[in-house]
Amino acid sequence: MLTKAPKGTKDVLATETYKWQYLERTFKKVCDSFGYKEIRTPVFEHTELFERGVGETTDVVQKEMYTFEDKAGRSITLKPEGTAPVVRALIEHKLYSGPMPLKFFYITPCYRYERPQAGRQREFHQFGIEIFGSNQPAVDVEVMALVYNFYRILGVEGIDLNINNIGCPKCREEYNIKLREFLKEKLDNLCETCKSRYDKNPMRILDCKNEKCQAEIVDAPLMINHLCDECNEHFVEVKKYLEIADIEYKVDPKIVRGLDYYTKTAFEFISNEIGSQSTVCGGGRYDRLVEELGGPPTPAVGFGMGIERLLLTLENNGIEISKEKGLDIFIVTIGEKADKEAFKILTNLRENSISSDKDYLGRSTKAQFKYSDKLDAEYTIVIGDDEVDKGVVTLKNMQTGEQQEIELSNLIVELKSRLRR
RNA sequence: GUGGGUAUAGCGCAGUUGGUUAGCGCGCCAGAUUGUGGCUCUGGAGGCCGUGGGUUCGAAUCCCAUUAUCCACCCCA
Repeated sequence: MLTKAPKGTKDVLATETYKWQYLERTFKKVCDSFGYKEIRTPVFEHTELFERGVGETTDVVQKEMYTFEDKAGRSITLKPEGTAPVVRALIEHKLYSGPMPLKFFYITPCYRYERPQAGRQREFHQFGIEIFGSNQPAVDVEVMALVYNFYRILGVEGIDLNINNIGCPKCREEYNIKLREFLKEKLDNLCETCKSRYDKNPMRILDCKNEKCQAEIVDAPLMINHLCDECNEHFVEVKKYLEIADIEYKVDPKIVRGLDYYTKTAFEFISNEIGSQSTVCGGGRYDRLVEELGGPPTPAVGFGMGIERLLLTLENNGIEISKEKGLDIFIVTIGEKADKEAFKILTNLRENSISSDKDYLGRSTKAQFKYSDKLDAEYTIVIGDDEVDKGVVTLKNMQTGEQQEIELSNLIVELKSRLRR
């Protein structure tokens, strides 16, 4: 146990951090091109924030949160998602009194107590964005367009966009009544989980993967056919903007987001090649959340994207992220005097931002060269008694094998003109 | 929370119907005439066969339990 990472967590080792760094870099670039600024919120929040924000009846809140008491008896929860904390920060710092709309992106770990499986961990990471202050349909599409662009730049293919409109509190309430009427007599034929959904959130029944349930509900009324005028018009406009942006999509009337705060537009980006956890990105509009948490009425749209799932998608696309370049210089030393000299040179190189290293194990010349090769050094410097006496170093290009003596006093200037980068 | 699979060296695997000192590839270390890497060759280190019990003259191999891990349900990113 002592030497085992907790269930559902993973180390990102030095051999793969470059992939994460590349994704983060690229995501930031895309967000920048859309005018989104980074926001960072704490890893933990008051439990109440998620209970109120995500919804008391949701699975996330009811059984998946990492909740504990701190030493002063406050109930604290590790963030299970990224949106509620951003909304909290918006309200706390009265950011809504600044220029609207407000656009934020974040990169954050999230925590949910679940059984791990392919594409699902207890600690996972999300990219996300939120835009506050506009109820225009174009904003919904801008959010989707950002995701679309991100995938395009990464070269990811085979991801489908599914959209839906899940109504606003007004029309959803009316719809739920109709839906319950329809389901009432079929209730006995539904699976246990669906029965429990009947009171809580009947829309979820439409999303059930159980074949029997699916057969029962083929003729069930759909939310998109019972939208109020406002929601309906919003949906029509969203579709228009998607066409303008030239983004392919499919309407999936069965999409139901599992977090309570969503209204109107809901969308999912799906990859069919990474296992059963196929939602690579999910998001939508949440016009009521800011007000719900005590802020002024503020419409909003956002998404969350699982980084681990994105990585799986890249792998399945056969996309190789190019590795970091190796070391600039490795110094091979022969003898005690040379070793001291090398340490001095090393200091100098590093002051000049030339990445460099030397042997610290007292190895043979040959072994030092091997190590230099492993580190993918561009040049290897050799220093022995000869060099120390003459005040030079031997510089070897590891690709061509050529080597020559360089005056110690010219070393930095020489290297700066030779090093690739 | 429910179901199924797997557990042998740092990593990836083999291990025949239970039978002697548990193997292979990669990696690691060292050498192939002593100040030069990549290729090749040679040698070496490294395993309580996940853990605990049981069956047996004998268990990596069969049985039970336990833990870990993977996959699926559920849920979601």
